[in-house]
Amino acid sequence: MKNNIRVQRAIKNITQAELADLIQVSRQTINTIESGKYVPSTVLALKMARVFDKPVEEIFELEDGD
Amino acid sequence: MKNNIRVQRAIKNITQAELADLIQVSRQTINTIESGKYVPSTVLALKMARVFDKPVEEIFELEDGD
DNA sequence: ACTAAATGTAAAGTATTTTTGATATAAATG
DNA sequence: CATTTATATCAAAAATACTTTACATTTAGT
Repeated sequence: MKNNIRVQRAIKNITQAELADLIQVSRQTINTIESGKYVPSTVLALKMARVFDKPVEEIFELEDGD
Repeated sequence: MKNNIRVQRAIKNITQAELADLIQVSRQTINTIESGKYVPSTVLALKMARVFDKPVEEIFELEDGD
């Protein structure tokens, strides 16, 4: 699973902390997801997609290992 | 989080066991997700979306509580 | 260079997801 | 009806997601 949350944040020009607030998780959760340390739940993925106004598939992408 | 996995399975005419095989999880995992007992990871959501050839948003939907 | 804001990281704990195995019920088919 | 196939459920363990607190590092602006 890779993601381009950093890019999407850049487009919207919001910080990790702001995104965390918007989807009601801790800042560290955003940070660790963003840096690929773990895969978020579908609820978080949908919330991010909603914030960024992009389909989930455009933010999260399956990789070979998955 | 609600989902319409059962409907999507019906459209493709596959069993829980077959879907489980296709996305490499146990049959129980499909069953419990399908019956709303828990929220799957984004990896599972993306895999299902791929199997059903539908965007994640069309299979999983956020609810008020989420 | 100094400062403040943003990001990275770590440890410890809680909560949730997923698996496995077993069993039960329901639905479909001969 | 009897048998097979599909779905539901349960309990316990393993794995993973998420929180909190706290501190270190990087980045950007002045």
